[in-house]
Amino acid sequence: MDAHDFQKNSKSKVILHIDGDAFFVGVEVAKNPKLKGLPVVTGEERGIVSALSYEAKALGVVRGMPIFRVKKEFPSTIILPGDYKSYAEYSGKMFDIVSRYAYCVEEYSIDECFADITGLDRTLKKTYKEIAEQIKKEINDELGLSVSIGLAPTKVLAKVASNWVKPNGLTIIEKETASNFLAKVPVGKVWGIGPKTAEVLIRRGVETAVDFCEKDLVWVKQCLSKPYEAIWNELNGILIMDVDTDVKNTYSSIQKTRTFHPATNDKVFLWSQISKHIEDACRKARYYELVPKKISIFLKTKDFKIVSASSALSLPSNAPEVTLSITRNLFKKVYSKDILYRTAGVILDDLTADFTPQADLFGGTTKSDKFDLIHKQIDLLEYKLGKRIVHLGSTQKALKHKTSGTDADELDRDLLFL
DNA sequence: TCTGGGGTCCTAGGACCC
DNA sequence: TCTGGGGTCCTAGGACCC
Repeated sequence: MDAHDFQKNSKSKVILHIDGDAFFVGVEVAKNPKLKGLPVVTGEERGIVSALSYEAKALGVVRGMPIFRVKKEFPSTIILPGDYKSYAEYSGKMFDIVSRYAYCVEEYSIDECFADITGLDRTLKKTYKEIAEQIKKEINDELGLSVSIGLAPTKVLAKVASNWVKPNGLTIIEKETASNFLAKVPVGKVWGIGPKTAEVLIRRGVETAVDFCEKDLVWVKQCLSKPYEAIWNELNGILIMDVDTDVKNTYSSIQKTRTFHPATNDKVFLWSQISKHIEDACRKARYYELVPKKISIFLKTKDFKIVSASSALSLPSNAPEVTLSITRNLFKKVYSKDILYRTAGVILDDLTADFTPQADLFGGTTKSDKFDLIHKQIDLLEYKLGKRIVHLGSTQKALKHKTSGTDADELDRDLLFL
């Protein structure tokens, strides 16, 4: 690398990170301003708190708290069901506002985005801080949403920055002054460093983000796995993680999971759960026109141990009938009658585009082709009449209500014997 | 407070092949 | 016949994120 390259590469970028403050609740308040200033939570339909207003937090409500406890212990709290359509709508509008300024925006999650705004100061003849303030103001004025913004030379530092002051914060971290901030950040609070790794680091005397920065790269490589090298670099102001503007419109895996209480070793019940999950996951895969090359199932024991088994599919398919015998074998591998389980789940993995031919119903040559085509018909039927008009016999036990109507019963029987 | 559901990426070890 | 080393695929599990 010559001097010119070095100069080019060492030129600092400016990364902006925007984080919605209590986003779901923020949207609820925007929709209904009467809620402003009140303790509000969402997640009623799930039975646990998914988002909470700062007023609810001040009362003592926490994320993940069961709704019945909120009702009992904090009766003044307003409890709302999630309205994901609105959240997605507001999310889109928020990203649109950011895109007025930055052409390089990464929609990281429903309430967060990164943007590379390097050079925008010259183009707009404003400081980066003024640009961030303006974005914040527009999101505030136009959507009624409060956000916290971080500005820094890397994504990891921008995350630290947006977290620094919340809600409604705007924090700038420059390479030269980063250590002032990082000295006050516990290492486990850094984006990408979770409780397990934090424990390892603390045991080795690394307690803050700045302690971590001060270790050399050789040490990091020796003690930790690959992703942590990137985090180390980013904390030191060296940009490794690019702002990724690709819009996500597909999946590499689809999973369906359900926890039940009490934990159980009821084989028939557990298998019916798996069977239902396979059907639901396959339905979603068909919706996105994907087929899995691999199927995994897992059970979580009463004490949170996960046992799993997986199998590569010689013939990828998103028809549950085709994969059910493989799934049954996986279940037999994983299940033990002496253990109580609290969760059952299914993962369709290594998803690729579905190239099932659009032949007529009886044109297919292989058995799986026929199932694929039958499912196209069933999906259409279910779209018209509602979900799970037709399902596998093994799923029956997992459903609370029996399907009704003679037509549906007819199909049900047919499928049972296929 | 005993902890939901849906994702992504990484690694270690064994099997198998050349 | 015995031996070594490397590449690649598969499976199980771990860790992290929102």
